[in-house]
Amino acid sequence: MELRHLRYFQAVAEELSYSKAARRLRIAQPALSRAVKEIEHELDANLLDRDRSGVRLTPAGRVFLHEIAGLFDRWEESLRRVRRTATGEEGELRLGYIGPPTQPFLGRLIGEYRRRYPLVSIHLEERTPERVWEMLAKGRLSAAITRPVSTAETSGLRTILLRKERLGAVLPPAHPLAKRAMLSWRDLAREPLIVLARREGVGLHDAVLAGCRQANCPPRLAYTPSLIGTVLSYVEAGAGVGIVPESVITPDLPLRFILLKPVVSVPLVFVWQEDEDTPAVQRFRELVIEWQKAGKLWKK
Amino acid sequence: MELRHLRYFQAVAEELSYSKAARRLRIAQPALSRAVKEIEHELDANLLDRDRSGVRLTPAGRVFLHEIAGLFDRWEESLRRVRRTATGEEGELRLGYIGPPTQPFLGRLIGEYRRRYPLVSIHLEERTPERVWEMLAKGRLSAAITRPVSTAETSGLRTILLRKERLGAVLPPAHPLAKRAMLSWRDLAREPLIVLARREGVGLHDAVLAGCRQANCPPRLAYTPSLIGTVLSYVEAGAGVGIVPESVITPDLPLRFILLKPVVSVPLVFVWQEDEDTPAVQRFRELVIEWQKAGKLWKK
DNA sequence: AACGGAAATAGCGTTTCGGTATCAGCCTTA
DNA sequence: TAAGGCTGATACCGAAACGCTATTTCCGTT
Repeated sequence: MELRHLRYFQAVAEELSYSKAARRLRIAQPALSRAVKEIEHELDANLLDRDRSGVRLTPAGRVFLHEIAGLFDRWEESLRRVRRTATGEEGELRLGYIGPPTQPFLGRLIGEYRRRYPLVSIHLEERTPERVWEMLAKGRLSAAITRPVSTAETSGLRTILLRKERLGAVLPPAHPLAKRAMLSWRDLAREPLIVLARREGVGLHDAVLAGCRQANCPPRLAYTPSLIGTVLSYVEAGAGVGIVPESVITPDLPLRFILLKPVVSVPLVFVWQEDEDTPAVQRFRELVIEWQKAGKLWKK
Repeated sequence: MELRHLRYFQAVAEELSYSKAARRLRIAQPALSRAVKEIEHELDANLLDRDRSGVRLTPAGRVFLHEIAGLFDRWEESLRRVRRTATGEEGELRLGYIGPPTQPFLGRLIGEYRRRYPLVSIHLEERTPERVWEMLAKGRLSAAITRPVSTAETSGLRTILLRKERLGAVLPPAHPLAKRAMLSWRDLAREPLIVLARREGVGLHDAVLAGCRQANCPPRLAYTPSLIGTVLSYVEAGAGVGIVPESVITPDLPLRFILLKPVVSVPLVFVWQEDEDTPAVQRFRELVIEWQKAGKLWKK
C-alpha cells in the first residue's frame, strides 16, 4: 500500500462519492474504484458500503479515515522538520570558546543567532584553549572560537582567522615607562613580568615568551595567574608589568596600555569539524564571518 | 513521495550502503540510487553524504530516518486497529435492555463477550421496553434485548426471537386456588389482579389484558406497581393474584406459580439497527444466538 | 417503463519502476 | 605502480502499474 492509496481513500471517504472524489483528485472514477478495492483487499476489511444509492463508511472505514488524518498530519510535520534541519533553521550547535577575548561580542553574537534560528538548540562550553581543541578533536564540539595551540590535533578541522591581536604592556600610570608612546621588548628586560598562566592559554603565554626571546632578553616572570583580570590586578598593585592582548583593555581601567615593538600577535580563530559541518553550524559560521567583515566583533 | 521511497531510504540509512540495502530489499542497486535521489529532490535537502568511500547521514537525513521510524510504527498500529475493528475485536457496543427478564443471564453474557473481545467498549442502558425501542429508532443504541411493543417504529430494525415466556399466576400457598395444577383465565375473574404498570412494560401488561379479554372476563386490577419485585411482594402480602412471565420465578420464593390456560406468551427479542450493524454488534449477536441455541440464556 | 446518475468492469495506452550493462572513483593488494 | 574489487552513478530497455475511455449494471426517479 502506498500513500497514494491513502490519499484516494481519504478523498472518497470525505466526499462519500467516488465521482466527486475523482473530480477533486483530478483523475477518472474507475481508478478510484480500483485503488479502494486494493486497499480493502490488502486490509482484508470492508471500508466502504456502496450497497444502495450512496457510499457510507463502515466502522473500520471510519477508524481508517481517522488514522489516516493523524498520519498525514504527522507526515507534514516530519517534512517540515527535515526541511528546517536541512536549511539550518533547526538543529544543534555545540560551541566551545575561551572567555576573555570573546567576552566583548559573544553574548550579542549568540543572541543574534538565536533570534535568526530560534529552533536550534545551543550548547555553550567555556574552556581553556587547549581543552577546546581537545573537545573539537573528539567531536564533543561542533565548532569553537579559540586561539591556535601548536600541539593541537587539527586533522579534520578547518579554521578561519577572526583577528590578530597585538600584544602590549600594561603599566600603572605612575610607572617610569608609562609616558612612552611605544615600547620595545628590550625595554622590559629588567621588569618583573606578569603573564597569564601557561595552562590557561598556551598560545598567549608562548607568544609572550617568543617576543622576549626574539628581542634576546630572557623574561623575568613575576606572576602567572589563572585569570586575565588577576594580571591587571597585579599591575594595579605595582607588582610588575603585564603583557596582554589589546582586546582586554577597556577605557575605564586606571592603567596604561602600550603596544610592544616589534609587533607580536596572538590570533583568534573560528574552528569547526569538517565531519560535523551541519547546516546549523554553517549558518553560525556565516553569521560569524558576516560580523567579522562588518567589524561587529570588536566595536559595539 | 510514496511509502516505498521511505522504506528504501530507511534501508539505505540503516545499512549505510546502497548495495547492502538493495540486497536486503531484494531489488537492484540503481533503483535505490534513483529513489533516494527523488526524495532528496522533493525535500530539497541532502539526506546522505556519499562523498568519499562510504555513505553517511546528514543531520537532515538523521532527522528523516528518525521521523520515518516513528511514522512506520504508527502506521503499523493503525493497520492493526483497522483490522481489529473490521473483525469486531475492537469497536463499540451500545446495548439497551430491560431488567427483569434479562437478569438471569445478562451479567454472564456481557462477561463472556468482554472476555472474547476485550477491546470493545460496552455501554449498557437499562430502560423500559418502550424507551429501549425509542432509543433504537433514534440510533442511540446499536442493539437491544427487550419485549416487542406494538407502537414501536421498527423500520430499519431487525429482530430475533429469543424466547416466548408463558404467563402464569402467582399466589400465596394458602390461597384457595394454590393447590390447582393449572388455572384458566376465567378462574381469575373474581380475583384482584396485580400486574406490572403499563408504563413499565407495555407488552407484558397488554398481554395480560389480552388474556383476560380472550377469556371474556374483564380483569379487576388491584395494583399496578412499577417493579416486578413489588408485584411479588403484594402477592405475599395477600393483596391478590399476580400475573407474571415464568422467568421471574425463582424456587426460593414462598409463592406458587401456576400456568394459565389458554397459554398467553410474551416474547423476549434481540433487536439491532440494520444501519449500524457493526462487527462488534455482529459478534455480540452471534454470541447471543450461540447461547440461545445452547440454552445458556435460561438455565445456569 | 424510461431515463439519469453512480459505481463496477473491460480494454488499451502511457508512465514509471526495476533490471542489465556499463562507467567512474576509491581502496586494497600484488 | 598497476591491477582487481567494491562502491555508487548513468544509460537504456522490458515489464508492471496506473490512469483513461468506453461500456455495463444497478439503483432511484419521473
